[in-house]
Amino acid sequence: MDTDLARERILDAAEDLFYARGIQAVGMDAVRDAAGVTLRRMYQLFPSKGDLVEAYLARRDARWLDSLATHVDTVGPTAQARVLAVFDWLEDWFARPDFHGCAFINSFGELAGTSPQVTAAARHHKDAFHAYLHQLTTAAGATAATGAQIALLAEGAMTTAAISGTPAPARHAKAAALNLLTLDARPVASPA
Amino acid sequence: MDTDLARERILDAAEDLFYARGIQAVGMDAVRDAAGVTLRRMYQLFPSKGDLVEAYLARRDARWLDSLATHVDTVGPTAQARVLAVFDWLEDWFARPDFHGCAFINSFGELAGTSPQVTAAARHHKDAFHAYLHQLTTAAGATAATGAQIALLAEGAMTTAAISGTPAPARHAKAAALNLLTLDARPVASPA
DNA sequence: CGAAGGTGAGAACGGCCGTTCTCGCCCTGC
DNA sequence: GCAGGGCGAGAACGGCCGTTCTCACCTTCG
Repeated sequence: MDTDLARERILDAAEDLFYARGIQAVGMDAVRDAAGVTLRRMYQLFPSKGDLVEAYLARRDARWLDSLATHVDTVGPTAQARVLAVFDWLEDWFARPDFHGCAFINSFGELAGTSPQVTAAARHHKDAFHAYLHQLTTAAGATAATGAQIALLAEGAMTTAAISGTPAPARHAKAAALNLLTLDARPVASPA
Repeated sequence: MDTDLARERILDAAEDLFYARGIQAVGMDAVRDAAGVTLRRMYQLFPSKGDLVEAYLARRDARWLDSLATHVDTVGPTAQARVLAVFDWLEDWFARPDFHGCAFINSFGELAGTSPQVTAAARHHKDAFHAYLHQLTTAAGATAATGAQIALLAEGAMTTAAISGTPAPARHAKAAALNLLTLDARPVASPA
């Protein structure tokens, strides 16, 4: 089998399993079975489980942000609509049957106490996501503070959707984001 | 040693270790060493590690909410101030050197895929927290939707503070919560 | 005093997991 | 045709972990 193909099948299997069951709960044997490659091959491509975990997180980070940006681009150039589109995309994600929360929040919760690499991967992913949101909100005329607040709404929606098991938090977050954006563009009336 | 005292020492040790390093990363031997009791005694009081984990989460849930409510009560009866006090309390928590995120989000991320008990504990804790926030926000004249939005801000602040390692998200969340509350009480001016 | 049951300390057991090794096979290059 | 090196499949190894057992001791009650 081609090396690149093996690599991809291993990462596909690792992502499915790590995301669904947690990293520590999945043994290398389970990844091997799901990937259909030999253990020897896996250790040639990923010398340790930690390397596989890092590759899993790195690929998921890139794909997740790409998918989000692609969706945002489908709504056109209107800046406020682009911000709100983030929450529609989140709602679609939350409603998927295999949704299990944010992989980075999950692996941070599982391994931050023991793995600096996982901690760094989570931080990197969230930094990138927040930077992207900052860019979208700034384009919509919001302040940096509003951008940070909208990021908190998105993060809160992820954990609440995961734990509650419903996609509704995405809509609540979207409504709140709209309010915050509107406030920025159009301050409240002064007291009567 | 008294049974109640042993129970408490075991739970104290378990909480310190599980919260700091994650549940799966901490063996029963480590809890025994930290608690200063014998393994036999631990298994008399908690017949399995799963029982210990459940007891850890149950006690933390109760204490966490009690601590929050106690703080909120110190600010007096003004409804809006009581809502905002939640975020001050969160900021204090985030700034503590041993802060490591929300124990329930962490254990959910670590064990939701394999333990229905942990999933239920996380859901129960978040339901209780959101119900408390709903009560506070309703008292401040906000709609249920605004209450849910403020809950998302609090959740987002927890994960963002944990991963970024700074308490700043509490202040951003507080500012956003104030905006949302104000908006509820005093709608934006209609378009010119 | 003596039997009995509980306790402390730690060893032991069974199983799992990350990692490496063995062995037989195939495929390549002369 | 044949030596040799890489590959697939799975066994093996070392270590860890949850749980239970052993055994000597101590206490307690008749």
